[in-house]
Amino acid sequence: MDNNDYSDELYFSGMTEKQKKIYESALEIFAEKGFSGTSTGEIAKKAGVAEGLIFKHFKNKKLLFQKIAFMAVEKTILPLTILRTKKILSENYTDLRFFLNLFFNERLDFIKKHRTFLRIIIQEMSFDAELQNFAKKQFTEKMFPMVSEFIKRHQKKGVIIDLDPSIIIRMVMSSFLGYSILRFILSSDEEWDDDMQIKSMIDILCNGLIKRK
Amino acid sequence: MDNNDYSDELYFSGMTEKQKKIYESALEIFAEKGFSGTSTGEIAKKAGVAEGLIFKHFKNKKLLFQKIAFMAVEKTILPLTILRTKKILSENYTDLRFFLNLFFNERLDFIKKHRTFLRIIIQEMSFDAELQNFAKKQFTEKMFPMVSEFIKRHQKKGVIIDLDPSIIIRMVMSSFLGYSILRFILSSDEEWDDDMQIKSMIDILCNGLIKRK
Amino acid sequence: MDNNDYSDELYFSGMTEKQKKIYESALEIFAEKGFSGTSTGEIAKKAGVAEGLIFKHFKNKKLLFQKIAFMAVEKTILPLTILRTKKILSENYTDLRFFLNLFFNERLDFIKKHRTFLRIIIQEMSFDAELQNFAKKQFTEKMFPMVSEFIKRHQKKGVIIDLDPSIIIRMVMSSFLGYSILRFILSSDEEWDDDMQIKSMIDILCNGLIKRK
Amino acid sequence: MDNNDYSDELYFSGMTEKQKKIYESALEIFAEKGFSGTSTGEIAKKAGVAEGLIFKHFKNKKLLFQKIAFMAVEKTILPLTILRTKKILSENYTDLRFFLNLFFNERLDFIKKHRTFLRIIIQEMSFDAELQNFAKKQFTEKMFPMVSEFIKRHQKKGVIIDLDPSIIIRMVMSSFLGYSILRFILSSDEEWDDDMQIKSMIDILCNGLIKRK
DNA sequence: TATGAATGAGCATTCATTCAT
DNA sequence: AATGAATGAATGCTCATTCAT
Repeated sequence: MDNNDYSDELYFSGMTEKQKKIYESALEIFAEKGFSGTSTGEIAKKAGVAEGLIFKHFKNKKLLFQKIAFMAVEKTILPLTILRTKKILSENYTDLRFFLNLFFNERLDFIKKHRTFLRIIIQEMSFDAELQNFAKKQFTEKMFPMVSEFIKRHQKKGVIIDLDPSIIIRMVMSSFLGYSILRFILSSDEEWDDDMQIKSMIDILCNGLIKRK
Repeated sequence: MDNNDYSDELYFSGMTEKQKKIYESALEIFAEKGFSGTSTGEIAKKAGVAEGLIFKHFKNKKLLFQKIAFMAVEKTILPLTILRTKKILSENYTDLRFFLNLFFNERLDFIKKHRTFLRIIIQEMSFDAELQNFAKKQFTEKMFPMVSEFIKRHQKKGVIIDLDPSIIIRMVMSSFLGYSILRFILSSDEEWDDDMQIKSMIDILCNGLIKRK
Repeated sequence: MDNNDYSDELYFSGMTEKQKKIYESALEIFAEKGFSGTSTGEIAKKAGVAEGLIFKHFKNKKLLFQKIAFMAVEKTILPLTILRTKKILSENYTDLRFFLNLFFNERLDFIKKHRTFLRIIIQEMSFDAELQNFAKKQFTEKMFPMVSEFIKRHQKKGVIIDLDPSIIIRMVMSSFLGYSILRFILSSDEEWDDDMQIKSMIDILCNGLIKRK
Repeated sequence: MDNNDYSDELYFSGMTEKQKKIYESALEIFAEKGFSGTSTGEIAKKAGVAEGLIFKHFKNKKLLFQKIAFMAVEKTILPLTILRTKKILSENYTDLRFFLNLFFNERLDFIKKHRTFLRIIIQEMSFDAELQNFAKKQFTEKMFPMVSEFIKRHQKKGVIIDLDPSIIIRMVMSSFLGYSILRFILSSDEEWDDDMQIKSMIDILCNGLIKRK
């Protein structure tokens, strides 16, 4: 994973040079080949360390993978998503369409950048209840209240239809998740007009969510 | 995968008793543990046959898996989906809301029934371009024209907004796919009020897709 | 092995069509890949029969191979060699150089034709004492007396030096065997001027074996 | 292969104790049973190591065999042959008969000592072009010039007949190779009077190669 | 901290052979 | 005579993990 939009140093504090190398190499190979498709030997080779060192530092392969997955979710995916969301929502002039537009485009860029790794995260999540719960908890505690409050505010203004915010959020998330999966995981290398597609999707969503007079 | 709603005999014609046993055992274990989590030894044991027989009949593990995945997509998932869709669309009184309602509910039941296996189909698809293309082709050739025509008919009647049918279809599919993934793959055993959720989702979609006077 | 210079029917008498097919296919594949490099499955496939049939007819793989090796030695290599030798020796005007010339050239042609198979025979012989003894016995009983008598006759005439005929025979055979091995087994596809080489070899041998006045 | 006449340490430098054990065990079993007749399990058992270690050190069975074969040819067979040949040829009083006598006897002793292993080297060579070329190259570059020069020297003195040295060398080698094969590979445990046989063979060769006045 | 030799269980796959039909 | 399904032992090889240094 590249580090254009966040600083790595934070998460690597306390790691030796070699430990970092292991972490980074493992991240790349896991992303490309999945958990069971990756061997510790390959990781060690890529990292330029002795295979035994992996086990000194990360106990075993599963834990290495989980540490990477958790750290990716905890330190990168969620904070960035939350941070950006907070920023977008904090603007006074932000309405639903504006929010969805920025959110979808930004998150899609993020997915574009990290897609191989995200694929692994999703797959791992579908087997790993702990990672699931962690992500859900983070979302529920940090993302949900923020967005929910935004929706409620606009509902009070009579702009958004009167549905339970959680339902609206789930609808928006579902659309985005489904779109991303069709877009990236299934149709990996398609020519695809994202701008138009997202605009249409948002049009329909806004059409469905915004109150008429 | 159970066989409540279709007949197995067709696909198993020409298979020995033991061959069928291998197929079925493999299906179950693959569904539970994924491709690389499953060993041929385990399959053989469950099927009650010598391990070598697997290779006599299916050449190798990958081909066994692919045969199962393809047959599931080709003989079960797609035909049933297409058949049901055709039936729903053929009714004269069918409008968008009615269609979405039946479609979402039925397909969700289908997913409920076969969820473990579908999970590995999706995962496999994300790595296997051949399976991907096969599914895309089937969809494009068999599902798309049918639904597209339905949409166009209703657009002519002035009921559905004037967007390219392919965009409308993708929007609907994305919502359903995203919902299903949140519902089953991530939140595997949640208490979850499907009826209400689906109803809301359809409300929003219809709101967004149906023309106002 | 082709059958330009002998008739197959003799050895195949009593064999069914499929049995013959197995025999021929096995011969070819053994010749190409050696004993343990050849699988009964491959033989069956090439012969166009069920694998089980091989074992009905030839009991097991080892016996199939041995039958082929023995039959090749017994029915083809030795009879032909003996027949040709007898014919060459029977001519009144035959002297040592003439004999060596015809013998070396003819046997070399034979080797050229059957080289892959002969390779197997030699390899098998080095492990299979029974085949060894069989070949030695055949040679001692049928080839040796004939050639020995020819040598003795010429020694009496004062043409060939007075060494035990068995030693002379062994010298000649060694030269030919060594030459053939260098020629075919090691230098498989070399450009190589056989006529000149053989002529030189015979020159030296005759030089060494023919008495001077 | 025993190590009476050369020092092992040189070739085993950098090898672990266990690695050496694998090498030695493999050498013995390969020599006895040939390449495909030998299993890695058997090697590991004899060497007293875990089977996996073989693959850590030698990558795979084929490479293990080749390393042994190459090392045998490169470090043992050729150097010894070349060394002895050089020594014999360097003596001023050396004539053809003297050279052949020492060479044949010494090389025959060498073959006697290592015959099981040499058998598989020859057999492997007939399938393995790389090993073939390696041996040929070594011979052409190191043995041939030395002997060729010796022959030319004696030809100038008018002692050896005027044939292309390469032909003379091939004749001598063929005789020796053919003799060795008849002697050891085919007639494995015969009573056999080597001294007399070799003397006769050399007599005939010298007779054929030495010029008369 | 770091190495790399060593382990041993596990894996997919092959193969000669048997047997019911 | 012929088939081909079925066997089960064996094989080469991989891999996560341990341990002495």
